[in-house]
Amino acid sequence: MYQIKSRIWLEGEKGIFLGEGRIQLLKAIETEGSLSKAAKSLNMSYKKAWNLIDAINKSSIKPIVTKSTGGNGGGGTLVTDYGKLKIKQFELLKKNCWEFMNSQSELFKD
Amino acid sequence: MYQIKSRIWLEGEKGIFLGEGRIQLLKAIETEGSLSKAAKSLNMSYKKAWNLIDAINKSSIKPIVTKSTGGNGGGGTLVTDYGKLKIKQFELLKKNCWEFMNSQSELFKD
DNA sequence: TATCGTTATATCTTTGCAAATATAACGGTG
DNA sequence: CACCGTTATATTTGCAAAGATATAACGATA
Repeated sequence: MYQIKSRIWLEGEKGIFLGEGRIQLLKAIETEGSLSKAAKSLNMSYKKAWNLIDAINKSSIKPIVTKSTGGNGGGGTLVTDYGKLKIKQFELLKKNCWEFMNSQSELFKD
Repeated sequence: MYQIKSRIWLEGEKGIFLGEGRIQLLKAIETEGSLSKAAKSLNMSYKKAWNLIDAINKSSIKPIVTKSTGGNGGGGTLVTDYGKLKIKQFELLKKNCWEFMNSQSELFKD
């Protein structure tokens, strides 16, 4: 009949912390090792990606990524252990939500 | 720590059917008896309200509202029994979701 | 110290959505 | 048949978010 859809995100005191788009970006950073490459792999402008990471860092209690500029290779961006933990937690939440929403669809059976 | 937030909506084959804003509008129509008054009570432009109702009707299987134009009082808009049922179902879903999200917040305790 | 690819930031342009405005059509009532 | 408040719809305006472009700063390495 009708399909239940949802979108989830986490908010801290200083605004939105993590959402689905930010998680996707963080995962791309994890595999690419740099913010610019991650943005490119997602067909996202570097500026937008930078803004997202900036917002994450400002709303997070601990650092989510470590950025280095200059040096051999130009630098890069790495996801911290804390960041990796948050990614795992968020994906587990998403999975649980998905299962919950499925269980709720019988509400609209008529 | 971080607060889990979510947004839920229902999709049919022809696009979005019901969301939180649309439910709010339908409830205002229920109490006001007209689309223009409902829009005014929500500080929403008539056009936006009309577009929402139009989208609801296009994506719904059965009529959600009945609209009459002209006549004494100018006409009005009424929510059908089917529409009232859907409102109830959606609000129950929302309540269940809220409880579920609360139960999930321990995922992020560290 | 020249090079390189990255992060960082400013500025301008575009574009898509929201809001505002205007006007027509409707039809029961007095 | 004039009036009224509603639904219905087109057009214009405004603005904020997104995108494009350009440029500076960084620092390990050779």
